[in-house]
Amino acid sequence: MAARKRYWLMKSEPGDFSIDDLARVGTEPWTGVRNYQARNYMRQMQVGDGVLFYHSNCEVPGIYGLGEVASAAYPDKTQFDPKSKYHDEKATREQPRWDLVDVRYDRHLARPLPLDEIRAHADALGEDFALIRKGSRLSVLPVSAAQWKLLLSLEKAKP
DNA sequence: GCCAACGTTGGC
DNA sequence: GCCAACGTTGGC
Repeated sequence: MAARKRYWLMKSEPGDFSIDDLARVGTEPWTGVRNYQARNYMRQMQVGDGVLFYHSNCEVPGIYGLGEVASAAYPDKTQFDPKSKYHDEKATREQPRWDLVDVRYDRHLARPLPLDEIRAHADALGEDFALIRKGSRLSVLPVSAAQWKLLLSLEKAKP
């Protein structure tokens, strides 16, 4: 029996990998997460979970599109590759440290949802929303069904 | 187990 | 490019 669908937000630097890139390739292994909390969230993911695709470190940070979790967590092979910038010398194939999931493209948002605007709804989103929690730098974080609904309702609202 | 030093994230 | 906040490392 499948667990209830859950929701997540995943950050990427668009210069590195953007929602347009995801649209082009269709499905992408989410390589390079080297933070234990973010990894642990990916381990909780199930195929079919919803993903908010967030652009960080760019001119207008915000949510740009939607994706879907396309695999259960499995070892990130870049950790074993000495030539990769994500190489982790302490990881072995017998004892991998880093897992990832595949993310499948769903769609672009009708308009990007800038961080500024998301922050304007901080009260409704609640304090457990890690994206706008002070000092939080998590690159993979959970989103509640209510938060998901609220954020997507903004897509159709006037900026 | 403490904590200073260092590296990284990411908004601005 | 700056810098605040955070996570990790490693000496002790």
